[in-house]
Amino acid sequence: MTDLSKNLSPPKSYRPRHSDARTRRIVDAARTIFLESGFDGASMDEVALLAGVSKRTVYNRYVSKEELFDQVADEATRQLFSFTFTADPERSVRDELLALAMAVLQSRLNPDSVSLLRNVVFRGHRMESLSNGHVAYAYSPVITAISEILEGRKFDTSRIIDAASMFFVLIREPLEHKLVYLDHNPANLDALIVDQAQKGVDNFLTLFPLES
Amino acid sequence: MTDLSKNLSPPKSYRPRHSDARTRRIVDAARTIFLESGFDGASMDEVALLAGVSKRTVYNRYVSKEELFDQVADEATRQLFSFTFTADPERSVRDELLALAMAVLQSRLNPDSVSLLRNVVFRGHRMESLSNGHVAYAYSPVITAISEILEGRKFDTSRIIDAASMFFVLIREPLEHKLVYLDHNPANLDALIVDQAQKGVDNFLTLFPLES
DNA sequence: ATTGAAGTGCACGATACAGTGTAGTGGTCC
DNA sequence: GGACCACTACACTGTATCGTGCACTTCAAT
Repeated sequence: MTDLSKNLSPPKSYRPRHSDARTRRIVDAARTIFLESGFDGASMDEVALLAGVSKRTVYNRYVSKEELFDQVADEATRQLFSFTFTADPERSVRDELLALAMAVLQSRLNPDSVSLLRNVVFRGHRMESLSNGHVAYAYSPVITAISEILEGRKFDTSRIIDAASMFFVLIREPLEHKLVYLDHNPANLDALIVDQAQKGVDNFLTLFPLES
Repeated sequence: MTDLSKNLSPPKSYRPRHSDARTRRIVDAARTIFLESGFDGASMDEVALLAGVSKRTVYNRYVSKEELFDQVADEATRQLFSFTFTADPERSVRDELLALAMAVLQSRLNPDSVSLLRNVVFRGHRMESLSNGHVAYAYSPVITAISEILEGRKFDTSRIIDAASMFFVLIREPLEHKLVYLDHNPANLDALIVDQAQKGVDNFLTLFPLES
């Protein structure tokens, strides 16, 4: 690294070398187009056009299409799959699990997230950052959250990992399978999510019975 | 349609207009390349080269890349996802379900099938034949087979569809999730399949208890 | 006002690839 | 031997698209 600015320059107030607003528009446009058309189907001219920016400007921020895709995928993974869940010891286990399931499904099964999932599936084995990001921002946080709920309820610790990953499966499937594979694009997605969350939690509690 | 041959020609024994062997080589080569690189990543020159055939010959059989892909996808879906399962009333329910689970997983989770799954996921919503084929040759047969097993065992008929689709989920996940999303390409795939099948059946029998 | 970097517009090089046209070859049936 | 047809080899058209080069403009800081 030849970071001259740190050693030589006095701490002048530099004006930002690149407009943040423009970068934002570029990444947003790229997300729209990548999620719509996939990596191969997207064109950089299209991205620049939608961003309202010259193609040169795009290439001044991102060295290549791949790098732009990486940036988009990373950011989209964090945002789309993120959910907020705060444990509440007052609630019953069932209500806790249900709240978590709803939070997870609402973030994961909206149309943009499903598009992202498709891209992860298709490019994941050729673009390591994709699958890594998926694990880090989509998979692990859910497993962690479930584990926390279970730990508070005198659950056999040796089975927590198994139970958590089973919970993840049960709340997603079979609805996610339908959305990802068949693109049913149902009008009543919200209702389907509620239904899936409830059934998933019911099934989970049958497989891993616990009181309270 | 100007189908003159039907009206004018006597039923001579026509020699086949195209060599079947060549067609086979073309489709086989196309399958290899499509499954390896996806639709966009594959090139027709590459296909012709691998098939040991001139590109013109490819285009004499298939009008377009899309049509060739359709043919490949259809055939691959039938072959890769096909499994044989014959009910045996002598066996316990558990053994029946286990045999079915093993048959399904062995056909569905080998590397070629997983590649095909990725293509179905990625192109399914833009290529109707893909998702239709997936339902017809991968999804429905499994549901049918499970239903048959359950029907023979005084199972509450109103719950059969739910139970069957749950069985499908439980025997696949979470192993399929790992293979499709993360491409772990594990060395011991066979062992993982056995394990997954057993756990899946156990879970299913816990959710839907039935004797014998 | 001057300066310098960010940004634009646009042409351009390079490449890849779908799909076609065609002259010629070789095998098969009559 | 002639007609026919699948097949090949290969040049070629057309187009899409990544990425670059460059002259020119805009605009904020000094």
